[in-house]
Amino acid sequence: MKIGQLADKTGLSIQTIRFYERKALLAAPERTQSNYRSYSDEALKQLLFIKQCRALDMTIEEISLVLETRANPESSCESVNATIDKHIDDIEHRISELNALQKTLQSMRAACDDDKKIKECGVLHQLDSIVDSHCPTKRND
Amino acid sequence: MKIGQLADKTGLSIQTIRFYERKALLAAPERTQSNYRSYSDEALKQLLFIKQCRALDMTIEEISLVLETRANPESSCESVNATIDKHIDDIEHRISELNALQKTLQSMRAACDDDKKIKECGVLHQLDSIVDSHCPTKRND
DNA sequence: GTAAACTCTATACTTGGTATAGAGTCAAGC
DNA sequence: GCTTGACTCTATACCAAGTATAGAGTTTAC
Repeated sequence: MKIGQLADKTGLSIQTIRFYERKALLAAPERTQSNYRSYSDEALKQLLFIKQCRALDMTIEEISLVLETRANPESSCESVNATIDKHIDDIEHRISELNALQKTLQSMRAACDDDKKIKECGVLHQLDSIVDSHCPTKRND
Repeated sequence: MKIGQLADKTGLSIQTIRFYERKALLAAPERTQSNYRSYSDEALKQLLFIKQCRALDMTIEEISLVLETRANPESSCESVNATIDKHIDDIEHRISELNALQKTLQSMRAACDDDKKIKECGVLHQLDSIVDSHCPTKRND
């Protein structure tokens, strides 16, 4: 299978497949006489696995670790679980950050409506007041 | 005020301040005879405003737009509000993506515990089964 | 006078790709 | 046999939002 077919089957772009090869997520495939990459069904499976992990928002480094561990069927799956646990924690953390942000933005937005001029803009006033509170009082120098 | 002092007062790194100047968020300041940047209190305020916007996770492009609009006190603040609205929408969207992700990860994680070997790993099995369902049946060729 | 601390520019690196240029290869049609 | 279009190759540059470095010049403190 050539790279274009593999791209069609996986839904990944050709460049992305080559990118994963450079990142060593995907083993460098055989080449034809004309130096074209020639893939097996194994490569297809591997790519779909990677795609699935990316859909879970795992980083390439995390995926790399999981793939490496997976290659050794007798080893403990502790590190895979730890990767997922850490990932869950990271997302948890990010969600609560975004929730706090959302609250701030919404209350800021509530302070203004579209018919105002810039100098009266409630959103900008809120931003400014936060700045002023951090800003040292002006000195005459 | 030199760049180091400005960095201290804003809590931004020196590189970040120079980066914002390159991105035209911050006007290029006066220079001393020895070519050092020399900042006014206005620059400090501007940077704190930018920092606040970044804390709201606005992109540099969004901040750029807001700053540009802000410079014209008689214009309508509609575009500022629109920027915030779009930003709120984006975050909303991201939050629900992450929530869905979190659910998937948690149910995946629930399928395994740490005492298993890789070949028995519930997490990996779940990942594999998703892959298999997308993978064409093997042909002998 | 010298050493430490500061600043300058320019450049490379990060992540997860995407987009391009310029060259080579392959299959079909004439 | 030759051209045309589709495909592939490598290498390089680009995106956001910075961070990190090298190598040079400047200022400050002792």
